[in-house]
Amino acid sequence: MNSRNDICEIKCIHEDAVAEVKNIMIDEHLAGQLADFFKAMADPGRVKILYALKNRELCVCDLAAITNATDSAVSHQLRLLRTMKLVKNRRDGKIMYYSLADGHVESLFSQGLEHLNE
Amino acid sequence: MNSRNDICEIKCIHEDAVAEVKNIMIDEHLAGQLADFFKAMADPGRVKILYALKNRELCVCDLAAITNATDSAVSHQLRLLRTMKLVKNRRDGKIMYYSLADGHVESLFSQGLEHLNE
DNA sequence: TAAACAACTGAACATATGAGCATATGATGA
DNA sequence: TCATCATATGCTCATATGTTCAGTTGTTTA
Repeated sequence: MNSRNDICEIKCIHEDAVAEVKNIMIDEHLAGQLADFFKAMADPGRVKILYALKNRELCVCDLAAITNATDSAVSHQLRLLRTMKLVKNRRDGKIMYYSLADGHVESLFSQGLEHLNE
Repeated sequence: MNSRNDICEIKCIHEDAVAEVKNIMIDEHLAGQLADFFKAMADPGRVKILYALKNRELCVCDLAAITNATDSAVSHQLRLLRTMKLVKNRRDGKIMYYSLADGHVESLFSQGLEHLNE
């Protein structure tokens, strides 16, 4: 009916605010990446794994014992954490040692815990 | 067969490490809360909502326009964010204005983005 | 008070996620 | 080289999650 392809502007109370914020909005793809990053820490099992690794390097089997989980479950979780580059691994013979990839987890955790105390 | 109820200790290479880390491990319940907190930011839609609110207070309808989502979808997401105390709301007539509940989201985001640039 | 509007809600549906199981890999030592 | 141990992986299933649709609530204004 209308030569322009913007469908409908009847709604949306604050067109100025919308325009302004749209201008400085986060990129669609980056938002997805950021979400995936938080998703990596959005599971009790993975939180426990990361928390344990804050202290020292540990192997799969140790992590399973510490977090009361199956070796398999821990291995699956570690794969995800590896993909998201939250942990790194090092092989020593049969044993695979995992540790935190960088310092971000620490600060993320303290931010999170701080938030919970409010 | 065995009077003690710890099933099996044949596995687990580093009993000392396990014991040590178990001692300082995060509480089970707290790990769940922390996971839930991160889960609140583990969705592209919610990331975009929070990112938009970093800049200024906005209403549901504005947020829908900015994030290219339905009013309903945004409303559902906002309920979750409200429950997790990441956003707060204020009513002005028919319109409900949302804003960030505290400064944690900002630092969380910068931590996350920093991690992605590596 | 009725219409219009902003926001919220519940149910239904499709998709994503995590755990378990069986099996595969990779490394060591007999 | 074979058996064993530490992990990793593929598949499957139950559950969780996010979106849509339809309808409701609460507020303003005609």
